[in-house]
Amino acid sequence: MEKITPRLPSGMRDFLPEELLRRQFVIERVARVFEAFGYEPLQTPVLELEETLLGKYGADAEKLIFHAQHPNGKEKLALRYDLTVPLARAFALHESKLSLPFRRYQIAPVWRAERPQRGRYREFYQCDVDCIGVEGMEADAEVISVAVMALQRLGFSDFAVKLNNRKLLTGIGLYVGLEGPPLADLYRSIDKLDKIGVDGVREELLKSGIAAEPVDRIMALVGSGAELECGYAAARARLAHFRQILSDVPLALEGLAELERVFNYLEASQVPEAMIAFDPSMVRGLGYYTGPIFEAVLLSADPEERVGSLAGGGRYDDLIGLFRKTSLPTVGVSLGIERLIVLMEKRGMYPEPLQRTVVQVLVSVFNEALRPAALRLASQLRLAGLSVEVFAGSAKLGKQLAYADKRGIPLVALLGEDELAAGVVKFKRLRDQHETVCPSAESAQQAQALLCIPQN
RNA sequence: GUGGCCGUGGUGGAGUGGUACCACGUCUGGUUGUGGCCCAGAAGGUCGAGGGUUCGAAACCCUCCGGUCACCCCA
Repeated sequence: MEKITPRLPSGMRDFLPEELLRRQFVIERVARVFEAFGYEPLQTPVLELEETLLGKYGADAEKLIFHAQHPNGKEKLALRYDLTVPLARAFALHESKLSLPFRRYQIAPVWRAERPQRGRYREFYQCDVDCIGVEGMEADAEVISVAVMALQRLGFSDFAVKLNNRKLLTGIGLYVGLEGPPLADLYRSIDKLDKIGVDGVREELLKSGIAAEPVDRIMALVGSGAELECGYAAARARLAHFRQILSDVPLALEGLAELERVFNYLEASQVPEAMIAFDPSMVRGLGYYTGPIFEAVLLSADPEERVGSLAGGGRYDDLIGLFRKTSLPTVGVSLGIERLIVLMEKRGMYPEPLQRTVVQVLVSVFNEALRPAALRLASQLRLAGLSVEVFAGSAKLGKQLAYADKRGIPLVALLGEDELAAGVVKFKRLRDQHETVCPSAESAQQAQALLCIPQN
């Protein structure tokens, strides 16, 4: 048979053990934070019925959905595009078995047929935390707190969460006499503020057909502080300023009041004020947001670290209504887990004890006659909870040590004729060449001590 | 979807018209039960694919494929 050159589908990746161990470390750590706030794990199939996904993301996005058809399949299937629509579907389907508020997290791959780019893949992990069924702003503040703590637990401290409200943005549109479709252009242009600057946004708005006078009024509001000002006092002062200017626009006032409440809850939840800011120019792409929106950005001067937002989310009170007679208030946040991993990689943020392999002990085999003794030792160590590899094949001891070193296995058990005769095991810790001999009955304890694993 | 750049042994690179080189990695050895260093040696390449120009192409031209970056969009 002809050999096929091994290739990956475009935009997809293999994760080799060493990298996967680091990814799993990140995923497990954030999952623990989610659970600390009472969020439950949820898993849904990677395939959904087409009808579940179609019509939910807009025409442009819909073209990026992967379709997955079985040759004789009767069902039309597609790979999930995100975790939010499947959540809505799953919740509506299993409502009777769930209670409100329903808090869940899901860390799983999604698929998009986009052109791959740096840090952007066709198969990538999303990490979503959502709370269904709470109308009040305590839910918004809660998911923001979750995101902040997750980022902190991973070791990030130089970031800030920017908050805004879709109602406020729409209100600003009303304030200048815009409504309906032109609002989308307005959002898109404002969103580019930090990228193209005040003048750039002004230019785009004028180009999109908005008259000069309204554009000036928009810029006076949104462009007033292109600099990010963190802290609760600054946020409240700015909210008050907006309240004054937009006093005739009820929708804007509603949005401002919501934000005020979110800030109050965040402060009470001890979210550090250096990590919080009101940013009226922050938009977020997705159309389905209906209330507060938020985005965590890295405060780094390093252009190499400009990877977009670390996390983002908002309230989307209409989404569940897609699968249900009446909708339910819902708010969620998504950690940009792929970006976080890239950053942690770049910054070397993984804790030192994080190993390159799951193997903790390599049991060397001096010769075939001694293999049974090696196997016995290995099973004894495994019963104590250790991950143990017995050297396969035959090689000189030097080779076996070199192998352990290359693999990153921290400890080697040496069990030769002398040790066997004396009823002992010798351990060698590669990191510092430290060698100890102990009675074979105590070998598991000894290994754990050498690996610095606390006893029970 | 549009445009720029790139594609050389497992990996990263040098080589701009005369038939391929470096580093790392891999393997073997430096004899008896101890790795990371050092030394000696070895294996490994249809120079992304196909076509064209030329006496001769990894190099020049065309097409395709793949990668990458920017735009669009987005995590």
